[in-house]
Amino acid sequence: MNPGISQAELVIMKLLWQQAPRNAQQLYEAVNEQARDKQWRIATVKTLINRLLKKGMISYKQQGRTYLYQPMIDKQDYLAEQNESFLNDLYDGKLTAMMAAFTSQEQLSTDEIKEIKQMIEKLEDSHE
Amino acid sequence: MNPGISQAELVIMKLLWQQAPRNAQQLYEAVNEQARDKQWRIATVKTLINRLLKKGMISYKQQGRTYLYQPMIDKQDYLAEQNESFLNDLYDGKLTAMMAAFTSQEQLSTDEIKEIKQMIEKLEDSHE
DNA sequence: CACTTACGATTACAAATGTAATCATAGGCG
DNA sequence: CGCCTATGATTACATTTGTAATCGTAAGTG
Repeated sequence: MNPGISQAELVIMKLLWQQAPRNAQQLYEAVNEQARDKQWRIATVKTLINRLLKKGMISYKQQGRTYLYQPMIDKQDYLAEQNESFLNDLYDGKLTAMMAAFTSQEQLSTDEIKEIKQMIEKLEDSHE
Repeated sequence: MNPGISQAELVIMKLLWQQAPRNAQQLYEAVNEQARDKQWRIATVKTLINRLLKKGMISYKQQGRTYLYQPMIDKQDYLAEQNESFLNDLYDGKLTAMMAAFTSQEQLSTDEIKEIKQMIEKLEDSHE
């Protein structure tokens, strides 16, 4: 029903969530600076910007002869939705199964493990 | 580069991971039995099957006049890849950030919390 | 043996996506 | 004041995806 944000569009959104407002040129530079492999032409960046505008994901305000863009949707909200879909699609909504997969799959430092443990313990407390 | 498995195709893959081999008719019935909202025509199921075949995600063996399909890729492997992309795309690879989001977002029963805690403790042990 | 059927194979077609190039136009430069 | 130029707008186009319908054929039915 709603087209949502595509992978390529997400790159732009993430930059805007990180810092906004920015204009097309700045976004173009930012994309190519994080230059791992992704090298988009300015035209491509503008297409993505326009699609995001059309989808209502970002808005702009005019600044002189250029536009400054900013996110219209909240990053946390977006992440929450994606989390939900991911969990449901791949793990039938079973968080413990997902957790198990991730923890066995990723390398965790002692500190990270401790951090997660504290998170769980806090949950445990507030839960009861 | 590699098209990967689309959302719709994933439904078929999941059924085959659950139980294989199955023929098109059985898959068709299985899809429509889990009938939440998804009601595909047999033609649609066959299209998805053919795309998965073309992508090398499944194979078939002939049984009389029909084909029996089975997964060619391992579920665990697939999940591991998806986990990785999800974590990188949405949380810059930071598992603790992702964990925090999920644990605060989902309702967890006391038992589930306990289960996760044990998981972490086991990690803690084996880690050092 | 002609006829219906049940399958896989082929074809269809709009929307979304990746990746741009080209157009039109308002401003600055000479 | 005419011309280049930067910028948003429009157009392009191949692939992928969702969602099927139709075709061709082998197998069972009368």
